[in-house]
Amino acid sequence: METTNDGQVPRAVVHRLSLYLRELQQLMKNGRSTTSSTQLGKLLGFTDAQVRKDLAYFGQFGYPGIGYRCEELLVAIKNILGTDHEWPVAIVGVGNLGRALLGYRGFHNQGFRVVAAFDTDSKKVGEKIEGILVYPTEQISEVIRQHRIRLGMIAVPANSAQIVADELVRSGVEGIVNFAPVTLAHPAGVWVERVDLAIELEQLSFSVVNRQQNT
Amino acid sequence: METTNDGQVPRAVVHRLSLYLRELQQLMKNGRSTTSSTQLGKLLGFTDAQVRKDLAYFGQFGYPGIGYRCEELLVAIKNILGTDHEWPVAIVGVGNLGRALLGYRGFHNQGFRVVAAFDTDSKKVGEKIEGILVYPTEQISEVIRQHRIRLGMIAVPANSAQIVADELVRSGVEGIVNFAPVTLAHPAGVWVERVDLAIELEQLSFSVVNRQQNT
DNA sequence: TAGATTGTTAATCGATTAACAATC
DNA sequence: TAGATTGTTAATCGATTAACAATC
Repeated sequence: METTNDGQVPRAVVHRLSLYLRELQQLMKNGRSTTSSTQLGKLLGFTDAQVRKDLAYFGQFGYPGIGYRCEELLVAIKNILGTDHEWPVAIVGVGNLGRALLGYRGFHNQGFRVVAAFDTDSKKVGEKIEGILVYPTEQISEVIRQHRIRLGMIAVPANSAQIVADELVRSGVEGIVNFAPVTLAHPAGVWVERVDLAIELEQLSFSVVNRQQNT
Repeated sequence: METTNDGQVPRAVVHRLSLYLRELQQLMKNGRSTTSSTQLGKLLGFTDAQVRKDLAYFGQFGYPGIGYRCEELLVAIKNILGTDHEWPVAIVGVGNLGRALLGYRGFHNQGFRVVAAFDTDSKKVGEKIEGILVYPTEQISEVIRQHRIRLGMIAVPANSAQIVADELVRSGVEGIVNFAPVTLAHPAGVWVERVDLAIELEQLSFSVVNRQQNT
């Protein structure tokens, strides 16, 4: 019996699911056809118990005495994460970072396709970058609906991020990756993942300065 | 009395410290001179108790009945994070993403300065991007030592990320932000922050598909 | 003063790990 | 068979929240 969590899967578990997926893809690339909770745990620095517990939230995927079939577990995880079919994605902000995201191969490998980009700069509007047309921000709603886009990425300056987020939400976007270093307000039913590049370095700075004994 | 953690500050706490710092910067930009655990909590979606508990790991920064002086708390957090002085940083890999990182203003704002870039591509070597010279990867060790660089960012393809990481570590780098979608092996005493852009989208995909009731 | 807010202790809640029967 | 490994329960560990005296 569960406690209070009530079928809610912890964020941390879902995040590790993505990591398991990456390791499985790697293992398969290396020609491995089966793996085990011990192996996955070793690769990622988790205990074997944690790997099994995480997977147990979603079902039974292994074979006692054998382990997990890579292909099978990989497909199962993609199903859980929802990346068994391709997601069209929009990018708002075609500066340095936005351009890099437009050209990032890793998205397509994992089931995401950037289909539209937006910018306020009239010099950029109309341009095709990596084969993707840049629309004016005024057309966000129209284009998002046309393409049935449910996921967006924000790569605009901090001071316009909230306005862009509001517009994306109004247009029906349900998930946002926010690269601007601000906290976005958003309604329930919309999810935001914040990626703050400077924070990553800050975390390292702290670790180095405070020389912790953990890895 | 502490339990077993023994003065070790949880990662999550340090991460929230960075978020408090961002909010303080924002508040000050808006002309606020004091704040409170309640206000910080509301802005970030935490409880007031959590804010106070987090700060308590590092000392006493507030005034009962008053709250926190923004400027003062900001300086204190920068001290804790180690960003009270500037850190020189290296970037390996000058593809789409590497270039974007070279031009990212957010680093300098937070106390980081990219001082060197590396790439294997002889067409890129010697080029100056955003005022930063691109060196051949063979010179990683030499340049890193010259500039006393302790933090690096890896923006190379997945299959060469480990080799680059090893070389950075050999050169004395103590902290790495890894943008390649692979798990890096590394010795204790070296810290790695993994940023996997596709994983961010995967997490959103999961949330949208599984329509959780939390925010 | 009354109201606001801190720092901190104790209580609660949740997540990780250990252990083991069942299975191949 | 003996060895390996799962899924799951119970025990442990750690993190969050509630509560409140002290303070301004």
